[in-house]
Amino acid sequence: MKESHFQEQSAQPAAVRKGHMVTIYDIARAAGVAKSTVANVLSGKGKVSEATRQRVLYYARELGYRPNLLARNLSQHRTFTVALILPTIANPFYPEIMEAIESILRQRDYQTLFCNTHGDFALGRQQMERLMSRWVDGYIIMGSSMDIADITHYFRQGVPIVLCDWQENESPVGIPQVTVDFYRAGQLAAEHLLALGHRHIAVIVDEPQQHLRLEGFRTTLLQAGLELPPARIALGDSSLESGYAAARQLLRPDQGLTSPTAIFATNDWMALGAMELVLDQGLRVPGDISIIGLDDIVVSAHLRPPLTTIAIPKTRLAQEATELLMAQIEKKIEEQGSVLSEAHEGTDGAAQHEEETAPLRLVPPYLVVRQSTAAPASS
Amino acid sequence: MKESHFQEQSAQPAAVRKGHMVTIYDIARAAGVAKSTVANVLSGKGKVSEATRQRVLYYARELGYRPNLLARNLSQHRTFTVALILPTIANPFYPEIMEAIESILRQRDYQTLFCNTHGDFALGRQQMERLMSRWVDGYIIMGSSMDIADITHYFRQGVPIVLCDWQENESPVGIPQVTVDFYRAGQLAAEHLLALGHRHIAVIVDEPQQHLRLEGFRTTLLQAGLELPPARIALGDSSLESGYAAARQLLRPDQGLTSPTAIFATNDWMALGAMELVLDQGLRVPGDISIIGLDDIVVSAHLRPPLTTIAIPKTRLAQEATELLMAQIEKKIEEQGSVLSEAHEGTDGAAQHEEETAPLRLVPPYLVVRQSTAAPASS
DNA sequence: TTGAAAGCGCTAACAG
DNA sequence: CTGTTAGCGCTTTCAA
Repeated sequence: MKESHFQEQSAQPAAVRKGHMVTIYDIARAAGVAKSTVANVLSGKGKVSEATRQRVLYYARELGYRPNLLARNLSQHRTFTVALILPTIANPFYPEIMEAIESILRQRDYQTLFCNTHGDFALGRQQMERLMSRWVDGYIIMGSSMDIADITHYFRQGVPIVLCDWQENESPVGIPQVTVDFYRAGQLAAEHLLALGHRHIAVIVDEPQQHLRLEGFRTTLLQAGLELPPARIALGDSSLESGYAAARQLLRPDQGLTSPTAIFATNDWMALGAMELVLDQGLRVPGDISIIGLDDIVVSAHLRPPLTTIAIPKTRLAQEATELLMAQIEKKIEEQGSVLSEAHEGTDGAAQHEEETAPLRLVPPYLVVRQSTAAPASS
Repeated sequence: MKESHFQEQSAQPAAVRKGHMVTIYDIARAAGVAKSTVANVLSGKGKVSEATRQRVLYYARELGYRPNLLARNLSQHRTFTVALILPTIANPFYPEIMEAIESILRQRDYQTLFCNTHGDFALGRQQMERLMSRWVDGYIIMGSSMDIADITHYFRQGVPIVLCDWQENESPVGIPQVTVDFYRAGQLAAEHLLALGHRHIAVIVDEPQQHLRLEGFRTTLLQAGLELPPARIALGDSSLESGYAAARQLLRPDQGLTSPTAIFATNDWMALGAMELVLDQGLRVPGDISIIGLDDIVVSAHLRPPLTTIAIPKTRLAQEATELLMAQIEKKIEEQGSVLSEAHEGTDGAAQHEEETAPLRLVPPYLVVRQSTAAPASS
């Protein structure tokens, strides 16, 4: 009896309420069925007769129904959202990786929420807290955007987290991670310069974050019988400006060292800065000084001269990171299911994770030779 | 009586449930008060005695309470999230503006949700649909990331939207907008080149999106008695690569025109491409050809030669856009309040907006002279 | 196959 | 000042 009543009214109220949200309840009323039936139709879950199914679908379209994700997420404890936390966006490397991760995530029907911590740990924690409150399903944390202590804290609580392109000095305890074989990257850079015949080599590095790159580089030089004296190491903070400043320092004829004939900057952004300084000094690249970077950001290929660099396969990085994260999210969802029935207490659900050795995927870097490196001028 | 009962238990259950979410109800139980009292304390709204206040706060901290924004948002119809929709992230201009907008929004306690449509209108609509599902309070839509028809559709429904740096050809109907005075930008570029003495000028433009820039440029040349023949206009799609290709086309000695001595690219990214081509051809910048861009992206200043360009005040753009959006959001919130009591039907709540002339903020561009432009070689 | 009802966690009147 | 009572819109048993 009620059905007919509502049926009659259906067309009217719909039009009137236009502009405000249409809920499944509205559809239910219009179609003369129960809320849950509508839900079933919409989710394709429970069994519904084709007739009512069509009717519900009809009214849904008719009324301009749009599901309310907040409500859905609230009741499902799941948001299909992943946060990507990065230290900065000023270094083009990050936008590039953002793009890669975002599109992969989108294919999996996940929203990506970008967070820029500006390298500020306090801000990072603050943002993280906020995200936690929003029930983001998982986190991909990059570079040195957050304090590893904070990250570990969250991970211990069972929050799905993947470290991506993590800086090599801090050893994350049991947190899944995908990163580049930075030691190898350092080796590649050194090998390239050595092969060209360079003997006076300097490096610009963001210590201690990029220690491995430096070590790979230094070790390779050593094996070739070359020391890397402190005066040949300049510190940067990964920014272009710092690369510029560091290069100036390297070229200042201090402590009687001959000027270097080649510079390895541990990221392209600093390499650009270094190159700028060298050119500003009236020197030529690679004529007087060779420069090699690391990252292979897009602009590097379009500079004058185009930058030789150790490339990081960004898409690969993005894929692996997503995979690792998805695995954790799925696992957590499952566990939640069982927690409802069995009442495990004492051990946090996450504790078991920690025991297992966390997956670590190492992506191999590779050399891209362009025109910023060449054999040193015969002195 | 109940109070004491719960008080006793409080410590235990808290510990046991650790790892799972703590709700205000848990706090209420622990502190022996009602849910709403806890809510009052936490929100600082209603009056609560200092004693209970402290007690509640104590247990909140003790239990590791973290508010559930999903729940809060659901009941408040508000997410404190703004979506920033942009066409691409490959052109560094966008990351730069992202950064600006994100930090302004953060100061206002809003989260920014970035959406990259990759210049694909279908994808744009799809993403928008998803966001509309009650994710965000408002939208800042950039460049030509979406179909203006779609945008208008949403705006008519009362969705707070601001167009930012909108491409000048399409005239948005009554949608608040903040953009750059692109016509003026074109003028500035032309004036600069004319002042340097150039007479053979070409332009690379992303038509029809950047028509105003072209018009400002063309008009100024005309006033100086210079035509801009079709052969001197090359089309690009705003990408660096297209700038490269367009420049090649301009330099090809077609239809008997002398080679241009200056090129205006309507954005820096294309200008970089153009510069690359020119250099690749063995020509010199600005020796043989001057190049001027538009945007003033960060890298432009670090190129060889550094790029002369018409700068867009990005922070200003970001501020104005945010302001305009906030105004709409606030207004909408108010309206929602009143809609509850008075039952306006017939007119959509948004209809009234449309009648008013939509605010339009025009930000002035300015010339930044660097080394990619100079007087033409005397021929 | 369909419907009723109980949440999800928080907010917001409105009573005591 | 504090507690009760309804929601927000959707999901999910569990009956009918």
